[in-house]
Amino acid sequence: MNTKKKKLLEAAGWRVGSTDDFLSLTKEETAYIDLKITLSKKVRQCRERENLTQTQLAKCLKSSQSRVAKIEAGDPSVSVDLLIRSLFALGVTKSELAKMLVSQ
Amino acid sequence: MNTKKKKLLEAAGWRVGSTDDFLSLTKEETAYIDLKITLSKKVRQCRERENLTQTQLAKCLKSSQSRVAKIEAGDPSVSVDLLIRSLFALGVTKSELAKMLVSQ
DNA sequence: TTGATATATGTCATATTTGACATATATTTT
DNA sequence: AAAATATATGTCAAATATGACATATATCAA
Repeated sequence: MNTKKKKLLEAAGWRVGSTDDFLSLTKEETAYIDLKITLSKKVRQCRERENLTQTQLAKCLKSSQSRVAKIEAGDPSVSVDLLIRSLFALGVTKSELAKMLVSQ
Repeated sequence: MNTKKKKLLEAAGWRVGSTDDFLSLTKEETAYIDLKITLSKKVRQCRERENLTQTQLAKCLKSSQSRVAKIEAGDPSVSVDLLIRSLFALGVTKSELAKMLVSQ
């Protein structure tokens, strides 16, 4: 829903930094986008920590390298489901996931 | 993916209680289902705390009463995306969400 | 530089998720 | 009890997410 706004937000520059009150997003929309950005960054962090290539992670996920690239780019076509399943595939636990949400 | 296993797990009785190591689910699958169950319970909790009916919450979400029922039932057709957006719609913050993941 | 390997981006057919509807069943109120 | 209200369940067309592919662009070693 409202992918246009998300696409705008995810345009260059808005991947980093905060996304507070922009383009008249509601609080929920902001929280949701913020969450996706947080999780996508964590996927990259975890993958690099494990010294895996995108292709290798894709294999674990039964997905493709291009989708992993999109996961890490916070692409609007990527669901929170896939982000979280990626983290679980990288060995992240529920409590570690919880910590990820609050760390910066 | 693998909705059959999920459906089985979500059959009567498995909504409550733990879901450890059952039906040869991988760790990731278990963690994912466990997360969904946790979140669905929290949606109901939060909605009731706010004294909203499913119909009222549905309106906030621009969804329908029947979908809210499914959200709270942990129905396999409900994504983590929708669960989390429901919580945000109920005013839950990112850090509160984090706490929800660890509280039992 | 060249070749090799890794990551990014665009597209698309298929799969999954969605709101909506009908309707069944609880639960509460009178 | 009946009526009113709330929740549950099944179905389905439309919307969205997905893996896969082609290919562009980095990054790095020789």
